[in-house]
Amino acid sequence: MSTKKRTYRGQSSEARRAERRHRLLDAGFQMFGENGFHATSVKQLCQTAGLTERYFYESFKNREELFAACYDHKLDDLLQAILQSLQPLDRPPIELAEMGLSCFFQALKQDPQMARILLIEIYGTQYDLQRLYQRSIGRFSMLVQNIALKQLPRPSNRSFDMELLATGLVGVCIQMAQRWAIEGYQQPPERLVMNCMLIFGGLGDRLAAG
Amino acid sequence: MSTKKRTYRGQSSEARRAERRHRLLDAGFQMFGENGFHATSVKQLCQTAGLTERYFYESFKNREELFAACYDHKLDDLLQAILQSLQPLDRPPIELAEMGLSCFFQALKQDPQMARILLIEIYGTQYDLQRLYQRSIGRFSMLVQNIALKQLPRPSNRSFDMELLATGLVGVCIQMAQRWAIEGYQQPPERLVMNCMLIFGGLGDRLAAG
DNA sequence: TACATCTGACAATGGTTCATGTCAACATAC
DNA sequence: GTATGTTGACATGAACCATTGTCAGATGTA
Repeated sequence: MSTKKRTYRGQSSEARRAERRHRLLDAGFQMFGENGFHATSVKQLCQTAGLTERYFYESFKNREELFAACYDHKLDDLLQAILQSLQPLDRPPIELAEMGLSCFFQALKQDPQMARILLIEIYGTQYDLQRLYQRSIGRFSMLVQNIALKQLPRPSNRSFDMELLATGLVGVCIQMAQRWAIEGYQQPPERLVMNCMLIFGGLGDRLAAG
Repeated sequence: MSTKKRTYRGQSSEARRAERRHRLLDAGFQMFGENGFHATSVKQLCQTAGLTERYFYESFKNREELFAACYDHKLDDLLQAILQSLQPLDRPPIELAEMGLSCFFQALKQDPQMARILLIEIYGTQYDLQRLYQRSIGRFSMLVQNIALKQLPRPSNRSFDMELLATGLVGVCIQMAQRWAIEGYQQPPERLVMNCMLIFGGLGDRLAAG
């Protein structure tokens, strides 16, 4: 029971453990991103990671937990990339929106595994839908609200629902991105950005008009 | 081997077979729509249908095929309801769009099982993505193109992509509907319609302008 | 070197599901 | 009534998977 820790291959116990976890995450990106969640078993993940099943359960309770970790990583990556693309932040909202959208589509194209995990596979897990929603759409929706819709005059008509509108705009991006991914990223990202902006801008005009 | 067919309980062989298939479909609507695809086994489906597993494989190759049949049924129902709501067809597009959207959201609220199957569970099946796309988003996208975007002047700028824009508008509806369903249909449908129309109308203005 | 810890390969267990098969009881036609 | 098609209950077996356990050998420590 007195499992003392010690270095092994020049690494501390924590470092070894962290590296195993990292390798499992990488295996998750690869397998989930290429074959999908349901086509990937724990055994396959371990084989890809070069580990035994025993070490899988050292870091994750089950397959879904690993997927959730992969999902969160990729979502953070994407959101951070978008945020960084929004420099300088004091530009007009219309330009910020275009910059953010451009980053969004290019990031998905550059990392198709991420695209599949974020856009498609997430729907396949049995994970609680509330959490899914909060994790992804909600965060994007907040981003859209803060950047694209914030600086508009508060509309008089109280039926306008900024959260709902932001959700709708996120839906535009996701739906276009899904279609784009399914068709193999054939169109240039600028084309997607341009057509997104048509919808974003149209809504902006409407809101500005009252 | 000479399996002759004959009436049984006053029904022909085909009628009995069709009824069994129908009961399995109903069981699918219920189980898939309430518990989800992955939480539903063939055995459970058969129990709900009041049939034995043997008869499951009489009508469907596997669980996914039954799900696909359920999905197609519900999708047809929804599209047909929307089409019927668009009478008379010679109204201005803006009104047609509103009528169609209103029908869309109300239909989802009235049949939450359908909503779950069409909006959520479909992503959980391992079904080929191309087919999924063609089955649902593509058909809705065509509808949007034909009704809402058709009568607008052909825009001069050739970067405008009507298919892409229609896909984006479908994304608005789906994303809003998903959120609405997850939150338990709390908001009145009119509110969703109104905010959808804000986006639809804004795009319409943009296209008309240029 | 001697000993404790760590690792990887693999076995074992227990569970689930799909898909097919068996067979006695039932309904119908003749 | 009898033969035959039909049905439902249940059995069967194969396959797969998650999860835990075992153990010999590798690696570090003293």
